[in-house]
Amino acid sequence: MLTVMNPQPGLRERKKQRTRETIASAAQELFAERGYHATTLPDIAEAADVSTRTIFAYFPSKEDILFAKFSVMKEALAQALAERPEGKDALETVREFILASHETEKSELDMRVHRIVESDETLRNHLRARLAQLEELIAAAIAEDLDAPEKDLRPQVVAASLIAAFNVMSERGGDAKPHSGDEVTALIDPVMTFLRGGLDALKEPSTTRRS
Amino acid sequence: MLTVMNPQPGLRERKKQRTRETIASAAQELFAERGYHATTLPDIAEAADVSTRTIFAYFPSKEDILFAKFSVMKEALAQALAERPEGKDALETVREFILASHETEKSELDMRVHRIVESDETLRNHLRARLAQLEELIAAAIAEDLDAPEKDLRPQVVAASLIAAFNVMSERGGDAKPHSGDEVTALIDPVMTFLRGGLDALKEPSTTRRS
DNA sequence: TCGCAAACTTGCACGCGATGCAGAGAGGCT
DNA sequence: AGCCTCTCTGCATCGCGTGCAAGTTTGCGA
Repeated sequence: MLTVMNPQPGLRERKKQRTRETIASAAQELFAERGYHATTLPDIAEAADVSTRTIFAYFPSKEDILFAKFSVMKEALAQALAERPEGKDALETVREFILASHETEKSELDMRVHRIVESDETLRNHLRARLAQLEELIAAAIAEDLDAPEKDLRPQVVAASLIAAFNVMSERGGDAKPHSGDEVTALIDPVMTFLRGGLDALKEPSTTRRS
Repeated sequence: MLTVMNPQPGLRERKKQRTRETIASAAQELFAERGYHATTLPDIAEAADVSTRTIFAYFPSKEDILFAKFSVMKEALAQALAERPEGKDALETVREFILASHETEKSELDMRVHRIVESDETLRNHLRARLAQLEELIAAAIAEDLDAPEKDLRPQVVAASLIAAFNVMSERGGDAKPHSGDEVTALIDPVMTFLRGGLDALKEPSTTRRS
C-alpha cells in the first residue's frame, strides 16, 4: 500500500481533520444557498458524504458547524491576552487583536458565514452567546490591569460593554464589508474612547452626578 | 342562569388568562423542583391539566413559559421611555425604572425564576437574547436625547453597554437577593457614572443637549 | 330558550435535532 | 497475517414544535 510518511500528526488524525473541514464547508455552502433552517442534517450529511450520525462525532450541534472557527478565535484571543507585554493593557490588546483579525480573516468564507448569521434572529442570538464567552476572558485581563479585587464589578462591566459594542459594530457597521483597515479603525476607536472615558469616570468617585 | 356581569373583558377572556397563569405557575413549579431540562412539556401539561398541544396555544415555546413576564416588563419600559418628561433623559429613566422594578417585583415567584435562569447556561443565554430586545428601545430613546442621526452608533453602543452592565449586575450582584433599595442603588449608580463618563468622552461635536 | 357560529381544546401525524447503543468496518501495530 | 482500537453507521428513542381536522365549549342573537 505504499503508505506515505506521516509528517507529524497521525495519518488518521489528518483524515479526521479533513472530514471535519468537508462537513463544515459543505454545510456552510448549503446554509448560504437555501438558508440555515431550511438545511437539515441529512442534507449536510449527504453533501459531505457521511452519515447523519457521524456529523455528531465531529460537532456537538448544528450551530457548532456554523460557528466552528469561533473557538479558534477565542483561543487566539486568550493567547494574545496572556502574552501581552507590560506596556500594553487589555483594552489595547483587544483593539489590536480585532484589527489584526480583520486583516487576515477576510476570507470569502468568513464573510459568507457572517451574512448567514446576521440574516437570522436565532443565529444572532447564538452569536451573542458565543461572544459572551469572551467576556470573562477580557474581564479577567482588565481586572489584572486594575489590580481589582474579586468583588469589583468594573472589569465585568467594561468587558461586557466592549463585547456589546463589538457586537453592535458587527451588526450595524459591517453589513457587507471588505473592511479596509482604516474603516475598522474608525469604528473601533470611538468605542475605545467610550470605554476609557467610562472607566476614568469610575476612578474618581467624587463625580457623583445626579440629573 | 344569572350570568354574573362581566367587569370589562369578556368572560371567556378571563378564563383564558387564568389558564395561562395556571400553565405558567405549574411549569415554574416543576422547573424549580426538578430543573428546567428535566421537565418535559407533557409533565407541564399534566400538572396544568391541559393537553400538551394546548400549551402551544398559549406559549410559542417552552422558554416563553419561563420568560412569560418578560414581555410585560418590556412594554412597561417602552411606556416609561415614551412618557418620560422633558427634563429626564433616557438613562435616568431607565435607572428609575430598574429601581422601581426591584421594589415592586420582589415576589417569591420572580426570585425563583431568577434562580432557575441563573442556574443554567442555556437559559442565561436566552435571557441575554431577551435583554437584547430592550437595546433598540433604549437606543432609540438615547438617540432622541442626543439628536443623533440615523448612522450614529453611539446610542447603540451606550444602550448595549447598559444592557450588558445590567446583565452583569443580575448575574454577579444578585446571587441571593432580597435587594434593599439602597443596595440596588449602590450597584446601578456606578454603572450610570460609567456610561455618562463614556458618553462625555465621545462628545466633540457641539450637540450638547443636556439632561 | 334554542340553536348556530365562532373560539377553544384535543388527538394524531409528522419533521427536525439530538443521544445511546451495538454491530460493521477500516486503520494501525507487532 | 493477526489482532486491537478507533471510527463509521444504522436503529431506536426522546423532546420540542407545527399543521390539520375533528370534537367540545362558549357566547350571542333569533
